[in-house]
Amino acid sequence: MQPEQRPPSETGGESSRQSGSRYRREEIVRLATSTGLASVEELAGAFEVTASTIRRDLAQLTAEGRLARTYGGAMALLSHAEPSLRQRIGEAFEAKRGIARWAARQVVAGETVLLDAGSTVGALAHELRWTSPLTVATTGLTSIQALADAEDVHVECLGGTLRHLSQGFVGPLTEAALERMTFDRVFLGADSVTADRGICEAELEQTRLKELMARQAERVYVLAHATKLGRRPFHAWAQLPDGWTLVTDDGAEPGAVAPFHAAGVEVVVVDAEGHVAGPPD
Amino acid sequence: MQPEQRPPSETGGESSRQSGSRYRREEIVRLATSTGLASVEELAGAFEVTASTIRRDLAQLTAEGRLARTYGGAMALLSHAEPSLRQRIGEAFEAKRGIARWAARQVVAGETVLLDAGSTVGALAHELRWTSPLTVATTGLTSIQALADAEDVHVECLGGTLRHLSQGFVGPLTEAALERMTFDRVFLGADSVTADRGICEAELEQTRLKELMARQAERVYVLAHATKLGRRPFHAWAQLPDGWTLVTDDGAEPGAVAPFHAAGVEVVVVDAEGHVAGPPD
DNA sequence: CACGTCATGCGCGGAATGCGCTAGCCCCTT
DNA sequence: AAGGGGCTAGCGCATTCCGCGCATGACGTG
Repeated sequence: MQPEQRPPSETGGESSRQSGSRYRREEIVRLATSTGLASVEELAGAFEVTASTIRRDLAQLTAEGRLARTYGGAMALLSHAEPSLRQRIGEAFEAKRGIARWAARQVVAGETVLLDAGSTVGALAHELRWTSPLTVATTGLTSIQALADAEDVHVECLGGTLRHLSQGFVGPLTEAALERMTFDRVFLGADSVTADRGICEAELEQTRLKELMARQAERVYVLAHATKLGRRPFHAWAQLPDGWTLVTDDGAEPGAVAPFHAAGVEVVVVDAEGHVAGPPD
Repeated sequence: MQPEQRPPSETGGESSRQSGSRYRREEIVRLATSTGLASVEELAGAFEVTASTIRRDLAQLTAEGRLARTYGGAMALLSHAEPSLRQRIGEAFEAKRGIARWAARQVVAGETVLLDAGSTVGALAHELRWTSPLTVATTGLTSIQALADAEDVHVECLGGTLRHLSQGFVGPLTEAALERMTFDRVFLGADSVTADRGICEAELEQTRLKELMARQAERVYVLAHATKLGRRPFHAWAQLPDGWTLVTDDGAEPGAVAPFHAAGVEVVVVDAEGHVAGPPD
């Protein structure tokens, strides 16, 4: 069934496939950081795989923020990459920035806002650098880094146990700090969000925290780019109070947005510039 | 092209076309270094020129070694220096690393340690990446960043109000969190330290916090490189409990170290490698 | 006034990329 | 033990990006 003109390149059967790819990606990072620059062709030859495979590796490593993509290959981002840089390299950057820009415009100078962890909310923090006076409380390391040198913004870190994966804080310390504060607005991120059940996360600890965050604020926004809508990847859910607002990007299918409208959720669809793009409501 | 010493004259009125392109290239470098990454499309839109022109600019800037080319744009090749913080990391770097290495060797796997804010303690956090299992609680953003991707280290952030200057957390939230925990060791930084009065800082809020930190730990270390010893730049002081240890570098004058010996403080002088260098005690 | 220089815009060919599809292997379930 | 799900690798195609050459317009100079 397959064309047999397949090049007879003596690829041989690699004994273990999964660990092979994992090892290869580590090696790619190592090579790139030591030589500074590595080409796709070079890497394909060195590991005896096709260029497509290398490109997939580079795409993933780039999304993880461990490499920077160049035209014919990849380069190491020097030592400790700037948070803003890693952020921009990450996936769906345009959509996230658009969402962040719209969200930033909702914040009125003088307010106190609460920011969740996550890259989209981190982008919002970056936009809020120019809003002052402003008090920002957050459970996300990304947001703190974005505002670390914004002299005019008052930053409160809620503390807690650092989740390395999401770069956010959770746990009793976070909840105890939250219970002592209320906010004008809260901006929540999500691994996934549905109209009926709300926010879906990997751990119950995260969903409990998000529910608490939502309770402490007057207005609740969920920032989720298009691919986050309607999926059910995990089994921990955070129910949201009535009257919350979903902010997503114009890559969202109408069919993905409709259930939220039907459920009475205010939905805002924005383009990459942060302007409302969808049907007015 | 040959570089000429054309005065900046950035009066804004670029009536001449050459200075216009020159100005645009400078702006591209500035944008790229401040935001980390800039896309061709973005730049073309921002300057209202076509993508071709931007590509020509990027090609030249790349050839000059001022930018690095990426797939859809360009990135800064050196991480942009945060004026205040980078500088503090930069100065006396060797000494601080030596102090940090010695301090890291005092920590036993399985312990719970408390890290203060400050660049020296931040260097310690970096060294502790390889010590596990380990629980690290900290009031310093630098330490959190150093351990943000250290999967094997349990990180607790104490939270609080961010002081932009020192990149540390202070205030009621921090103190409330501290009161609920104790530690095997605490590593304190200092703007200055003297034998009689202890740690000197700019704000009473900081000294009160450091006193509290010292009370919560079995063993107290103060990490201060040579130029920090004996000065009295401010008027807020944190008194230290008996039995604390001063760790400094071999740039310290004997006369600067003597008062600490006389006051019964244990003094450790280390070289740039983190080995005890001074007179054995 | 004529000419050279420089920068910009536009179109083209070539290369690299991303995506969808298919096939093979591992592991878990039934 | 057989089957199915998940993951990975290879391949072809549409898209995007890049570099180059050419034409045009503006400025400075002789």
